[in-house]
Amino acid sequence: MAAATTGSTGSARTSGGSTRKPTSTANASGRPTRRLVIVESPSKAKKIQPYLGNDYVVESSVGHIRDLPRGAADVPAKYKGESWARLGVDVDNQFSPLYVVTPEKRSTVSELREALKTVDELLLATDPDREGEAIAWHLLETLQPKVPVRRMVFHEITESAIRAAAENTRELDQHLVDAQETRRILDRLYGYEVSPVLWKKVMPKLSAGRVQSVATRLIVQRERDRIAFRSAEYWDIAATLDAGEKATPRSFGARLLQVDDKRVATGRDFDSLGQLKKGSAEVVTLNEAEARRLAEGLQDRPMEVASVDSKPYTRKPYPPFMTSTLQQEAGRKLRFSSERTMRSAQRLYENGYITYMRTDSTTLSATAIEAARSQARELYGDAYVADSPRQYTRKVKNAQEAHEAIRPAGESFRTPGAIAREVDGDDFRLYELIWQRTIASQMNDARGTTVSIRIAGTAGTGENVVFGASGRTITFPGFLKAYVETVDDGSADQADDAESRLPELTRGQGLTATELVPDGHSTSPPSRFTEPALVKAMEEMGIGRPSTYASTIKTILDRGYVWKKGSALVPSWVAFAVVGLMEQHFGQLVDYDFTAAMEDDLDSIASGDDSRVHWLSGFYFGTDGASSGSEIARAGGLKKLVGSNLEEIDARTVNSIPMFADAAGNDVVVRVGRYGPYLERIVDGESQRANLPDDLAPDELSEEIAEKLFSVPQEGRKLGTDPVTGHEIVAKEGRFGPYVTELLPEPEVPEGAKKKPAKPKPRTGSLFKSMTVDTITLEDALRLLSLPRIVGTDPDSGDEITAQNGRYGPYLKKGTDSRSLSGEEQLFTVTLSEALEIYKQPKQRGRAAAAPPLRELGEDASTQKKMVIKDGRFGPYVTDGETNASLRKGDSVEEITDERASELLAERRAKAPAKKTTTRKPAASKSTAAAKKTTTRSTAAKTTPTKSTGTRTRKTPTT
DNA sequence: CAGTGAGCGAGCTTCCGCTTGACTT
Repeated sequence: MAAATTGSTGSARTSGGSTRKPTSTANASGRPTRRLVIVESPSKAKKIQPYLGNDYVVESSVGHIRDLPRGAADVPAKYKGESWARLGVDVDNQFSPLYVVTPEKRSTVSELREALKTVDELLLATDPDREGEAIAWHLLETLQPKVPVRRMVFHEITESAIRAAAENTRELDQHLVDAQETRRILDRLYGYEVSPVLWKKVMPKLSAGRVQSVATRLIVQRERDRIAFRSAEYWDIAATLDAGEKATPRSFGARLLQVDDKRVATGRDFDSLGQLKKGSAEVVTLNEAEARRLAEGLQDRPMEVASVDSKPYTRKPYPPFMTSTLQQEAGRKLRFSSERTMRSAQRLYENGYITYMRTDSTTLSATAIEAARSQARELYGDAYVADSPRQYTRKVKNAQEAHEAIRPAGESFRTPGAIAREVDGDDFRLYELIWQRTIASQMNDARGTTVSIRIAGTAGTGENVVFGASGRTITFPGFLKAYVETVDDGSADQADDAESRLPELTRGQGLTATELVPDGHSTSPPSRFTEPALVKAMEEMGIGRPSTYASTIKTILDRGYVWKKGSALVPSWVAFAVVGLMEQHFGQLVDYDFTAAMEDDLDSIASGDDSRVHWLSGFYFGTDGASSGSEIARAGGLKKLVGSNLEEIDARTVNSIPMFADAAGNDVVVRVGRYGPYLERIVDGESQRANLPDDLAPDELSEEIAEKLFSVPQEGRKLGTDPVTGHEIVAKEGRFGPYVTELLPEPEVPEGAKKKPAKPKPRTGSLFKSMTVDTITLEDALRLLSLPRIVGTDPDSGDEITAQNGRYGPYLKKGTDSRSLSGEEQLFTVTLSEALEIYKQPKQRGRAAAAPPLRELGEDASTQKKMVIKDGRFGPYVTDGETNASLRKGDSVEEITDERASELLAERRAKAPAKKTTTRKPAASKSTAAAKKTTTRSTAAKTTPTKSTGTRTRKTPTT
């Protein structure tokens, strides 16, 4: 049984299990039974309504209506204090999820509630898959219908299918709902527990997730392969052979295949690192000299046809589109990004041109098959149409198949020409692609012949050689007439409709080589992922869903894990750091088979063989004994990995990506710093650093480029030369913001000196707030470098007073006594007497206290203290003099009410660490703080049973 | 990645899947 919902008053679990069959009999009031049908998509609702007639009201949920809270702002006040509020899942209490109606769905929900009032029965007709079942359950929980409820399922949107579905309803499948909920909670735990690890160890705002982390890993791994790649050279010989004047074509090309019974290496004999594969002992690799010598030796030698092998060639049409193949082909043929493809497809769908665009099925309905066949017949003739209808059942990993393939809508298809007036641009081109592919899928195989010829000869130097040539002729193009798939590298001669013709030859026939050209090749690195290629890889691995391929790509782009160079996806250095961390410390979570294993486990939950709580317990808390559970469960569970194991993760190591050793043998390392990636190496115990340019792809970082970067002094804008010292002055961005500094000439090493003289430190100075690196003048820079300025001497103490710029802005310094200055210009203008005047004032105790409140409020509800709004370093906050609480998103200084202010203060008080209670072990290291916090919180939750139980009790049996 | 002296209010970031408008310039 699925989770009882937190946040809703315990619902009748049986409401979905009404066994009453819908009838068409009249109800008590004498009118016919009215039914509300809820589907997921508004356009689907519109389409179905006329099929069902006036006794039905068809509405849509517009996808999911509830979800776990995204963050603190979504958590209802009632649960705010709970230890698990951040996760939205009470892990200590049977993993009870807290569901909230998604803010933008509130109006949808109230509309559905209204509609429900007018009917006698509810039919939940969400998609027939795991997510659809869950949406149906959420609708049930949220709407709390008083009328009977049934689950309606259909796989095809035709009148007969819809009517049949309305007559043959079933109960909600709680096991399937459980499987979905398990998936949802797993993803939440993974994402919300692992991401904070990245914030602590790498950079804030990064993210990890079951899908995005594996996608990122794929891209990083490919780049690593490219970095490790060493191009290898191999040679062969390209021959042009003459078959005699009667032959057509008379001459043709052939390539050297064998030398003395050993196969000549081709590209396929090299691995992804560019080196000859192991086990290729039987292969001979020719170098240039050998190839030249052999070509010469073959000059004017007789050749003869050793074999002619002719085979029939047939090629079946490609299956109709599903989301992933549509994105791939639109990417290759139209150069659309995944997002662009989906945006266009959405428009076509909404306007009734195509069927649903988020699908993992290649199935066509019977009417669609008929439409495609009749249109193919019309356009190309009977011979081109397949003898019998073709159904494509190629199973995609983890496919849910809730929808049809993507095809032109309707019972007869409109040709691209027919819609050209209504649709243009991207939409037209995409429709054309879909239309062609659909038509082609019902056409006949392409047929032809492939011929493979071997030609033997002996070189003057004694080697026996074999040349090979192959040809393909297409005698009947079949479906190729309508649609040819584009190959990844864009080469036309690899395409399915490519032809190459050979003359008719017979065994033993003599040939002469008119040309023998030694031909050099070099292996090239595996190419980077493009968007379509990544989508294909994800689909093959079963990670991500049709509705998320495009958004996953967007996510990894947004996080800065990946950037686009043309159409190639290039990983950032941050991605290297994050993937490295994940592989090292969360290996099970980024395993390429993790999702596949999860899907199997979800299947056993869906079938009732496993339970949600049992599975999640293993995942989160680990399992004893190695006999059962997932990899992560055996490793002790996620909680341990993000908790006590955290201190094992060394941030410095994680953020260091070793590259290579330079000529002197020093290791060159890329470091991912707070302010971007930079190179570092240690030379003679001294650290050398260099910024990495943003547009340098990791695989382009060669030793040569590294040396160049090291040799360039830290870039910065050159402002000119200091007339006094002759030093060049530059402005650049630094750790503490923009600053100016001088470039000192290399100190001369005196003859015979044992040690290098100590490097003199260059002068530096932070820019004023009014200045920028791009606009600062040499004059300003020299003024900044002149700081600190000696203002004068305190006549009382004899101490020197200086004016300088610091971390908190401009200030005066006299020994250890300091005073802030009000403006940066004052650094140059303040006089000794003004300075002494300032020193007469007592030291300001905190700027916040000195600043007047932004607004005054009434008394706090609980403490009866006066509340005021103040502006602080972190923005406006409310204080009652004791407790301070920042205003949240949505609160404004002008509009906040006393009630809201009190609420914020109360929340803050509740969160404040208990001051007098425990005196725990001091000096908790930064990395263990999180783990500790969790412990404290869960204890608190247990000691206040009234809060953590109540409406949230669940009946799920524990396994 | 430059290096200089206070004391003070943090809160938020993040996942995967299902669906489309409603916003602003």
